[in-house]
Amino acid sequence: MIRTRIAPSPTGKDVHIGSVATALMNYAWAKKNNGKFIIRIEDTDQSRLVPGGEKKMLTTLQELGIIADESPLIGGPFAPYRQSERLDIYKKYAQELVEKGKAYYCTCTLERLTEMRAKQQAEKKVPKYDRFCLSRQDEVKKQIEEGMKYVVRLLIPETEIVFTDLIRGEVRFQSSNLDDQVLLKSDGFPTYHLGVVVDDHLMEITHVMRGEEWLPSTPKHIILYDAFGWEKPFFGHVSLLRNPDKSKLSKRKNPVWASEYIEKGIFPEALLNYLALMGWSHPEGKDIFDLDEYIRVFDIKDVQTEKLKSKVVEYIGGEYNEKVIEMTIPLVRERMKKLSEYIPLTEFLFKAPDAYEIPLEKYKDTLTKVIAKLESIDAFNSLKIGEAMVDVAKESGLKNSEFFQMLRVAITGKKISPPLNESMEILGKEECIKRIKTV
RNA sequence: GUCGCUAUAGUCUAGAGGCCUAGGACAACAGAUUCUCAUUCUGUGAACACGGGUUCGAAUCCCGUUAGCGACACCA
Repeated sequence: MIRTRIAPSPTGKDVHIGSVATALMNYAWAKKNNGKFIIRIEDTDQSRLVPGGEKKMLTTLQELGIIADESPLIGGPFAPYRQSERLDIYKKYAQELVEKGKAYYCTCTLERLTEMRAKQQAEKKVPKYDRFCLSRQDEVKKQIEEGMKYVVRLLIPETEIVFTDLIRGEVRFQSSNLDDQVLLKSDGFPTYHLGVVVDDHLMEITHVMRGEEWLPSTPKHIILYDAFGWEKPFFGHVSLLRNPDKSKLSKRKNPVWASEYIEKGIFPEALLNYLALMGWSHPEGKDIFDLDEYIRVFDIKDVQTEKLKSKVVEYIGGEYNEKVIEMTIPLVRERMKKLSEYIPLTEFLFKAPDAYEIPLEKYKDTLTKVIAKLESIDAFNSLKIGEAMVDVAKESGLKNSEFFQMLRVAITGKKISPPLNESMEILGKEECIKRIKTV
């Protein structure tokens, strides 16, 4: 059984758009294989918690159509799905590691650590814990019994770590470059590294697909799996979303929260479609497809490395108007790329123009003829209006393009609008005449 | 600084040694259609970062350079 997951931290006001992208991929892979998709909340950093962030992130994901099989909201066989509620578990496993000699206690103060690192940096060495406490474990244990704050550190063995990344292929790391990572913090919370490994194992996760920022810490995770004697999941690291200039996606340059895109009028379907295309391409080269189709054709092997550097603000676009939404006003459907454009495009239907994009003074006579003609129309529909207006255009001696532009501005105020005849039909005879008279 | 990942047009990408004088989509541009814009149709320009190898043959494999990104916390 394939089991995938996303493990976001509620450290922002909503889901990060990048998390949506990896969530989508994990979701698709699970669904494609009749597996399960899990959402686990990694809220182990008490200081960075944003109130309401978790709830918002969960509901946004749901609104987007990425539905978890197990999550803090709906529970599941491996509950709880919130790390802050699993503290005893991590503590137990950290202790187990210490007993096995794979980890050790450390009572070094933050001051000592920063001092140590500063010194190492000055000497141009890799900043690493100097294992001061490792050689004095008895003493450390005594300090702990006396109530001193402590952390548990992973004892990094001397090896080469080799693993095959689902997306990048074989990756090698020398453990000599790795720090004796803190596993259990002095506040009793686990660090990310202990938390993910323990939970992914306990929750029987088979495929860990996450952002590439985790690639450098994967060797630590592998060492942890080995220390516990656990079977490792498959790892896959996808590239990060970037700004158009390839810089890191930042709040300054782009919206980073998923709901901001929805609020801007992007259809959820379009957002997912767009995100799916980041770093992956449809085997048939298609650009427009829905979630079901994505799930059907998705394959990890088609995910590309380092290809997610796209601009995030413009989208797959107009196709969705026709495919996704039944617009109330068919006139504007093809003219809209985003839902938010609906109002500007149709505003004139509800409100007479208060300004004209081109001066209309010289057309007064022609407009008078238009009024007369409009009044004579019995069935006020677009077809009749069109015919009548072409007549007026001829009589007035104006070119069609000039005449219709003039009339369009008189009615809508704008040079660009939905089809004029249909718009006039919707407005009705009286309103049209009224608008022309007030020019 | 150290370690790691990556490098095809303006953008997103196809490409797993010969099928590539590199394909598609979006954007751009030109033309046709249209009462405006849009739509639709037709066409055009546009890329394998650089330098070395390996090979009969390299966008594809190897090495180096350059560039971008990531990671080096009791953050995730």
